[in-house]
Amino acid sequence: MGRTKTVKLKDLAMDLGVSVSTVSRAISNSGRVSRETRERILCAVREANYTPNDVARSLRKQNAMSIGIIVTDITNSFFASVIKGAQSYGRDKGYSILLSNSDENELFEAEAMQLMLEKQVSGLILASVGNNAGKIRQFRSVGIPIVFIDNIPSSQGQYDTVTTDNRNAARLLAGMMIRKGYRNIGMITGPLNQSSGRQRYEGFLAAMTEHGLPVRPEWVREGDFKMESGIRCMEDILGLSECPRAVLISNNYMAYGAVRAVKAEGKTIPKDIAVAAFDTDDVTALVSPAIATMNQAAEEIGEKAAEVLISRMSAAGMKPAVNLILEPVFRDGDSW
Amino acid sequence: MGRTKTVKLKDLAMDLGVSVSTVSRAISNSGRVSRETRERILCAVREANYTPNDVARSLRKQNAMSIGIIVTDITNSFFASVIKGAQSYGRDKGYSILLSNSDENELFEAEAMQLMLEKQVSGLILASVGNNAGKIRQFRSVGIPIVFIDNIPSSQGQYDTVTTDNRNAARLLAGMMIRKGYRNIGMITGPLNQSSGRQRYEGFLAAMTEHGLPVRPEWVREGDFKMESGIRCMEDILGLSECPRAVLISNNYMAYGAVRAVKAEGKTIPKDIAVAAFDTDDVTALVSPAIATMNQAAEEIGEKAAEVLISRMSAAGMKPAVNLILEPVFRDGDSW
DNA sequence: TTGAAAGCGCTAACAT
DNA sequence: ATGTTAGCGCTTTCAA
Repeated sequence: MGRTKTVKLKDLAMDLGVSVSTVSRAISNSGRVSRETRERILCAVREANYTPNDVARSLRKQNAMSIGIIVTDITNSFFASVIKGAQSYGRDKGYSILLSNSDENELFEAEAMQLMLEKQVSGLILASVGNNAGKIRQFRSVGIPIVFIDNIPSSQGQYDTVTTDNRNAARLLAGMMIRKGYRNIGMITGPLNQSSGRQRYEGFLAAMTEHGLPVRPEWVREGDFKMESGIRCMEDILGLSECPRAVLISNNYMAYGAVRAVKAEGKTIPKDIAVAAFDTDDVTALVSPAIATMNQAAEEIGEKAAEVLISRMSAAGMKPAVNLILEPVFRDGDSW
Repeated sequence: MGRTKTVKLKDLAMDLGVSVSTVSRAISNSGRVSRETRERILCAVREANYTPNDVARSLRKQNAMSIGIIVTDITNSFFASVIKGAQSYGRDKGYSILLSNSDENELFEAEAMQLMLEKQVSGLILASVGNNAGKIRQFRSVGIPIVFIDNIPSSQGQYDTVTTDNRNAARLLAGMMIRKGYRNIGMITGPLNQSSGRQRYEGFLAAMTEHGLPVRPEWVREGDFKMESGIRCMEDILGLSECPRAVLISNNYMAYGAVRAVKAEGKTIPKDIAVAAFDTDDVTALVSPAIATMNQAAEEIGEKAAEVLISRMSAAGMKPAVNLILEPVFRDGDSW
């Protein structure tokens, strides 16, 4: 299947007996072209099924009009929704989406960033697994803006970010748990070197402190946001001689794992142990027990990230970093 | 944040006192370059943090090394997995992914295809909502291959496809239902003008016929693959004076809706009515009841689609169309 | 209002 | 083994 010859500006120009630049102007609707010739040109364009070569245009204009998105796992419904939001906003503004999955792998992430650089993306939306300061600097040095989501770099205020107020979300959720009467509360945290993991842990601590409740170290386990670690952490907790009555769980996958571990022990939620979690958004509405959850506004995060990115790209001077913080959406359940 | 000057081939060449072509050859490791100068060049490349401009390269080589993917809804875990598979295979082969969401909208799909054309993608993986024969022809005429997944065009054998054997999957699933003792069986089908919807319906018919069971038209409802239609169809069925004892449901969202409708009526699955479905793959393992399901091998479909695409792109002559058919994966449940 | 021509950054003949 | 040069298809000064 050899590439057939495609019609280009030059062909149209020759056919019509005008110059390429005139055809170009007519098509892009810029510069002055007489009504008459414009119509003649546009007609020929349609007739010939002319398709502009956007890579040539990108090269010439030094702008590929594309947004790179790197997430750790597109299969995670949170990220899928983020992408959906970004794609939808970007499309309206004429941007296309270059997608990469890092598989939670720092090397893959660095490679993906390199790819984005080479493809000359106009901007990048990055859910980083961390430790790519070098590549991040490289983006800055060539002037390609990055908007961070989910896990954000530690040097706050330096970067554009669109996130949930994780600390407060956790504080609220733990507060609700306490107000329900639970006193002996544990937590399965995410990695404490990732912002979302750490902030949710801090929110939990804040709520406990505010209510004068002690935090028992053996009731706090650090997971890695994956299902397996949720299972393991919950098993550890259930194996203690003295168990917490309720556990806060830092993300969806760990929550599923933890709930399964509880069931596997023959215990019941919330009778034996109560749980609440983050992002256990349930499209099926059939997960049982329905897990009380603070859901991030995923699609909105995607939209806003694209919006911040695009406005950053068209920003003339040095604007201060934008740190957008979206409200989580609480959804009650019968898991507590 | 103005674009800073980036270093290009010419800069490197001047710094090193060699020609651009030599630098190019050294970098792409093609053509002869003396060991010595190559090392000097590669060293300078590293030092200067040189990043090749891939859009220039794409223009020159007339190949963007990118795969377009258009799906109807990236938020559907089936498509998310397809994308993951395609991305992962493509990355290994040096291809990047240009993603578009059509939102099950024919117009958006056509626009996305136009975008892919303009971006000069090397090939396209398409989960079509249908009726874009014109655009499909346009791809063919410029020689950009398409691999169809999920919903495939009616003119069989004409196109490369990677699909599940939907007809047989449905036949098997219905057969299992029958063997469990159910006789009065209904179905909530997908759109019958989409291949996956139609084929699953045909498989159901085949199984019923093979076992000498009648198909009662009022027990068969055509949905649109969305949750709402699952609810509505199941409500209709439950409202009949005589209900089926079991219902086959053509996809995941409709199944969730249908199960919710059953519950809303105060009825129990499978005691009052049994169900089995497609693609109700459950990462949480907490959906209750666990729905017996034929899951498509989504990630593999993505990988294979990318593989077929890439081999098609490098195929010299006219190879016959590839129609890859993958086996579904049955997962039992307690919904029947 | 239109055309001629330069050039975006790179690769690949072709020449040396 | 290296350099020269001609484009890839487009946009955009600049001139007419």
